[in-house]
Formats: sequence, C-alpha cells, structure tokens
Amino acid sequence: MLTLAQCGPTLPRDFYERTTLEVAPDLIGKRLCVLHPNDALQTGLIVEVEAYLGTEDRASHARLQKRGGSLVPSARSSLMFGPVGLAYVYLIYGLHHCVNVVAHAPGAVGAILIRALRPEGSLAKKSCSGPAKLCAQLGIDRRHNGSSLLGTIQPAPTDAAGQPLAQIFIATPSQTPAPLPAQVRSGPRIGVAYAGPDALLPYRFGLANDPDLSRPL
DNA sequence: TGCAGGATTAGC
DNA sequence: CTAATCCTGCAA
Repeated sequence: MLTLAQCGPTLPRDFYERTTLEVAPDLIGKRLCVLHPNDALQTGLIVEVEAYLGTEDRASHARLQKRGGSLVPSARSSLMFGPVGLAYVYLIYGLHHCVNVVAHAPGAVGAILIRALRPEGSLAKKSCSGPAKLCAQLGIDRRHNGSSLLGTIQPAPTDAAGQPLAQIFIATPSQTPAPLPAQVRSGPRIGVAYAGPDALLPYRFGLANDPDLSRPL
C-alpha cells in the first residue's frame, strides 16, 4: 500500500483554474487518493473523465432550468459556479454517488466527472470502472460534497453529524510516467441522450484501449 | 403537493 | 431488457 508521501505532489489550485476542457484530459494519469479517518489510504490512477460545462451545456447539471417563467441554474449545481478544486458529489438514481472536480476558468462554470480508475494497492483487485463503482469502492458519498481536493489537513475534518470524514485529494504520480497526450482520446459522453445535440460533443476523455475504462472509447 | 425522471449498476 | 430507490426539478 502507498503511503501519503508516495502519492506524489497534490495538484495545486491553479491546475483547476483553466477551462474545463483543458483540465479534463490533463486529469488522465493523475492519482485520486482517499485518506480515511483510520489512516487507511485508497488510491487509483484516473483513466476516464467527462467534462460538464455551464448554463449552455444541455447535459450539465448547471444548465438553465425553467422557473417562474425565467431560466435560472438549479440549486444542486451551485458548486459548479464557485471556487475550483472542490468535490461536487451527487446522488444518482437514488442509489449511487458520483464525484466531480470543480474546474473552470475564472468566472466560468464547469466540473469534471471522474468515471474510471486503475485501482492500486489495496484496491488492486477491485473494479473502479464506472463513476458510481469508484465512489462505492473509495467510500465517497454526499458528505464529501464541497470538500477541498487541494490537500490533507490535520486534524481530519468531520461531517455534519460530527463523525470523522475521509479526505480526498488528487496528486501527480511521481513514480508512474504521465501518459502521452497522444494516448488520451475523446468521445461522446455516456448516459446523456436527453441532452439532444450536446450528447454528441466529444467531452469524454480516457486512455485509449485501457482495460479499466467503463466502456470502450 | 404531487409526479416524472435521472452524468448508474447488477442481474435475468 | 428492467428493477432498485430518492432527490430534484417543474407543473399545478
């Protein structure tokens, strides 16, 4: 199992403060890390993500909604409008959690869904190939909504019930070579057929031919 | 206040 | 292919 120091340097805030479509492919090959209150550490390399943009993206939670005759963004997506480097975690189908990274240019709106990991260490034999599966494996749930991904702090934070909360962060692996940009491919996002033409936008990014993809790219 | 549907997954 | 399951958006 990896130690905290072996995870590599944590991605700084500046990494996330670029356009969402710039940040998304750059997350491929980075290491998602969860430090649990009992000091257990779970990690995996990101092999697949999807970018979700702002009010104009019909597939995004941040898209405009009808309300009182006018169009406004929904309350759920408010984190996507705010500071970068935070986790946006939501419940889907009443059953599963999905985790996003808030990332966008200054004044813009957007987040990146983490869709699949290559599991490492204690996770090595588990499947993290799917946005809900990786959250289940890593113990990520709505208590982490709004938590910072920019590093660990002491003492560990607590949730609304006062219970200790696992800390999530993303690091640049120092012992694994970064994937060549040529190996990162894009394709249409999964499960967004309701978005009409926006369902075809190539905002899904992943390592070409990686066995840990949630689906082939 | 009520209802339709979802950035998914496992199982038949 | 469908069920599971609950929060959110949106109409009434």
